[in-house]
Amino acid sequence: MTEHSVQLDELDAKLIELLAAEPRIGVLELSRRLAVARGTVQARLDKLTARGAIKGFGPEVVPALIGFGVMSFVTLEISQRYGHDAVAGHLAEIPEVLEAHTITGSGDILCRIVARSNADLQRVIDQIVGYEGIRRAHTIIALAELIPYRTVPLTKAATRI
Amino acid sequence: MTEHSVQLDELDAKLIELLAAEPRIGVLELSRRLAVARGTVQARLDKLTARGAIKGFGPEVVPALIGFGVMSFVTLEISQRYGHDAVAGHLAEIPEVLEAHTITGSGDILCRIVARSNADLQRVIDQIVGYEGIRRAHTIIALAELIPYRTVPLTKAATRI
DNA sequence: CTTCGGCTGGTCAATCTGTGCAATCGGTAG
DNA sequence: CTACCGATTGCACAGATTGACCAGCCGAAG
Repeated sequence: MTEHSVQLDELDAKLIELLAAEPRIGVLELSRRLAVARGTVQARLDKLTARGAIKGFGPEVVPALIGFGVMSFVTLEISQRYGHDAVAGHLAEIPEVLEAHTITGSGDILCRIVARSNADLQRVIDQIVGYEGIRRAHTIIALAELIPYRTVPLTKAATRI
Repeated sequence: MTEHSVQLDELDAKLIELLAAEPRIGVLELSRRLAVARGTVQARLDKLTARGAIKGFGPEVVPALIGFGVMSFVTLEISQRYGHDAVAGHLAEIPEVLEAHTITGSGDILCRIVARSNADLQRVIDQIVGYEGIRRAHTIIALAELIPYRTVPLTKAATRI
């Protein structure tokens, strides 16, 4: 377990912030904007990615713009004798399931699901509950995105020691 | 809806998949792996980003590894006379709020919140409900991440017409 | 005082990028 | 059938960037 969290300093935060704003700029340009040596930027980025604090620089696909305009959160209640892992394996096979977590409270698993339409969402949910390990699904549809997923404010907050 | 979604073809999907696997490779390397001309890759990427299907290539920060090991989903019930926007503005000021959506069902807003610990989560929630427009918060803590956020399977599914 | 790790500023060859261009291909409209 | 259109290809160029080095500087720790 790499539960060792990294303590970010101000340079790290600015680095991430700049990179988030203009992801395609290179190490050299970053060093210029931050007024530090290029090697320093490289070293910091290497450290952050090596320790896992930065998972990657993958393309952020917007599901709504590739045909999946409906987003929902679905809470699942599972049969205890089927493990979480078995259910997770089933969910992983469904591309519309973007993420899944085990949770506290009334429900066992919370997952994020997208679909092409409300009717299509029904199809996806049917596919999910078709698995015998899942007893019941409770669906919440997201109407509007008030705050899109973000982490920049968090990185700034993380530097206050 | 108003936003016409982009219909991905197989090349787009492979492009995204490759880029997701090795985000730091350049256009030239992509063109070699996909056995197409460099200009084609550039044109495809430009098109995808221009139409918004790819939001960006920002660094994916893992909150758990910069000190925020607790993740939770919080459902908010708001006073009707305060608009969603006012509440959204309040939430946006709290760095631990990673995203927020208006939702159907019993609750008005669902947001994703991280914190340094369970005690720290209490502090964040207090900060949230301290705003008068918010009447009540219902908190669900995520225990384990069964499926980390992903979109690659979705892009593949999006190509099947 | 000495060692150590991090940062700086510089060099080098190799590679990649942005940008044009003409030619080719496939499908479509007339 | 033929002309046209967008997409793709292959190629070229100058300029920028990268990865790899290295010597020197500095503050903190021993």
